[in-house]
Amino acid sequence: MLDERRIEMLLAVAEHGSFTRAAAALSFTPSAISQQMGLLERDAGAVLFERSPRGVRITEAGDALLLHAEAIRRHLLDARAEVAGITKARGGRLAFGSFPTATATIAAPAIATFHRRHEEVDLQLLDGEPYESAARLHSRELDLALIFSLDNWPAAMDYEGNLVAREDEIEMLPLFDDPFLLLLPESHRLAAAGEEVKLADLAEERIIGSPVGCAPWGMDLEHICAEAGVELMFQATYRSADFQAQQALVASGLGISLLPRLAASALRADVVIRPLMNAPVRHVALAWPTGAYRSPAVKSMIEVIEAIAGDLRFQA
Amino acid sequence: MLDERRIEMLLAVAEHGSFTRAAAALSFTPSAISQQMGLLERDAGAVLFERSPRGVRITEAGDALLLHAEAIRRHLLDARAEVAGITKARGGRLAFGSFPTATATIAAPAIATFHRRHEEVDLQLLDGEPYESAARLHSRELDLALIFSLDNWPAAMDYEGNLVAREDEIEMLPLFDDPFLLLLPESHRLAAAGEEVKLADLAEERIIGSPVGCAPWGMDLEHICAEAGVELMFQATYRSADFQAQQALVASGLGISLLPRLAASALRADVVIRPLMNAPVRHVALAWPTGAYRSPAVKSMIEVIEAIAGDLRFQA
DNA sequence: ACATGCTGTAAGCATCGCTTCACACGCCCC
DNA sequence: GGGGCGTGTGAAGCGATGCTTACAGCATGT
Repeated sequence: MLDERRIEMLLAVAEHGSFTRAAAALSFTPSAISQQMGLLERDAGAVLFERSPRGVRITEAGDALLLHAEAIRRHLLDARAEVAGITKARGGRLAFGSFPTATATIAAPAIATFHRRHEEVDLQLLDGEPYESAARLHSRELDLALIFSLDNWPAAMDYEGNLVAREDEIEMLPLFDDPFLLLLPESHRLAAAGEEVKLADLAEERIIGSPVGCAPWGMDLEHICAEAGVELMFQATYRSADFQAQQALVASGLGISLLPRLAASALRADVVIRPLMNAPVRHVALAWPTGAYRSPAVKSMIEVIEAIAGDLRFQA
Repeated sequence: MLDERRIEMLLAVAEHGSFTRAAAALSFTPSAISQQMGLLERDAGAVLFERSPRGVRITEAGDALLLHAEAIRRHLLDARAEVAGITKARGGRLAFGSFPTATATIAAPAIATFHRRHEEVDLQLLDGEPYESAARLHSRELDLALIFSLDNWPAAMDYEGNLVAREDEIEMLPLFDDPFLLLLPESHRLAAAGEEVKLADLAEERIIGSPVGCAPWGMDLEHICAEAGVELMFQATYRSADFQAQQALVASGLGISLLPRLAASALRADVVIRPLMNAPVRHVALAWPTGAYRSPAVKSMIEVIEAIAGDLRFQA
């Protein structure tokens, strides 16, 4: 029972909620899935699925089995990577995750450096929000990822508040804190150099944020500022997760915006950035699955990124 | 790769250090083992064994695979038990471990009570030293075990100082402390009721302990007493791990002994026991594998034993 | 009432994995 | 030095496993 093939089948069935769709996803016939899942039920001595004319639903017993199937799948992937790492000592595959603003400033130069050092490693970059990367680390789709967390927002929490991985399943190495900066049109009253701007100074301003549910900066900045006792007026109509678009909106005088320093590399000429006192920060970190084997490639990439992050921190 | 069958084969090969002996242990032909391990090596893309005319030695890569194989095996066992527990809700199997002195006073009445309540459960008792039970919990040979630790001696440490399980792999529920009592011949100067005996009063006495390496009381009492600043004279010639034998030696006037209170249920007429001030104690606890599914049978047994242990503590 | 989409069963065929038998190799003892 | 005795390995054969194809049963929705 719980052969490697059955594990894949069980996971596919759980994901798609139907033998037929699982079969399609795995390039099998529905009959094969039905037979294997039937045998699995016989071996386990329990009903694992509630059959219905529109698919199947996992029972409690099936769900218990599913959790172990996922764990075993992780062990199999780890075992393979580990053995490959031991024998080849170098080379192999490195799947690396990053989030958009870090991809430009950290991941890109890191990949360039890493590739120069280890041409033989098959390097793969997968961009995504931190919680997506966290889920992919947990499922071993990624070996290493750049992520960030906010003070009240763990990296493994998606934008609806669900945790995609337990805290002890992801190990993290803090790199630096990335503060939010103020993005202003050049003619703005706060744009003139002078005293540092406080969060409370923005109470009258209209803030252009991200669409709720798209990225945490819009939604979560509201929370952070609310906790700091400041109620910001977020623009309801003009929202965008794209920094270029946000800059355009700001330049047009439709409001001001907060943007992470990492995103402030490519600025338009008609906007200015100003630091903010006690600004909220994104805690940028490197993450990998707890307990997983760290191949030489992973260790090397960690060193490369630590060096780049050190330079960034020094500039700040 | 790492099919359930291959896992058993790999574990057997690692245990016996030979394809042939592993085959004998699993009732296979050596050829079957050789073929499967060959395929495993091909799948893993690495040499897992160093062949020699007297058997095989696991390589580093093989050892890495072995660790994952053990973990997967645990998941499979847990998954089975969990599913069985969910569907049957009651019944199934309960493998219970105990150490000798607790078997008589706790495990026996607990088993009697449990059996009355759950006739349908296939209950199994496996006596052994705490570190043996700890190892069996870790490998899922046991579901639950009575164990004890000393102040400087974890339950999972064998009598040569090796840990058979990491601390976080075994979860423990402390039950009570079992103090060592003084066992004296009836004519002994300390046998008369009077002031409580102190450890220091025994400095002149000849102590009859257990053979070193057999049980912790002999060896570890020396350490405990040495740390308390008392150097006891352990009898070199007369040593036994059997309490009846120890009593006979004591009754014959060859020395005195320390015995756990749990072992003091069946005393000869010509010996007496006396309490000891600041006596060393065995911390008796219930243990089960961390993270494993606790079936209704296990939970019920925990309750039964807690009740019995509560009575024992009350008597003390 | 029919079509659709799902699961489940039966028959056929390829593959997998065991056993048996045979062999090559290193070690030890005579 | 040669013959046991141990080891791991390979080829042939046979049964079991697991896929495909084809078809049946059943609920739903048009």
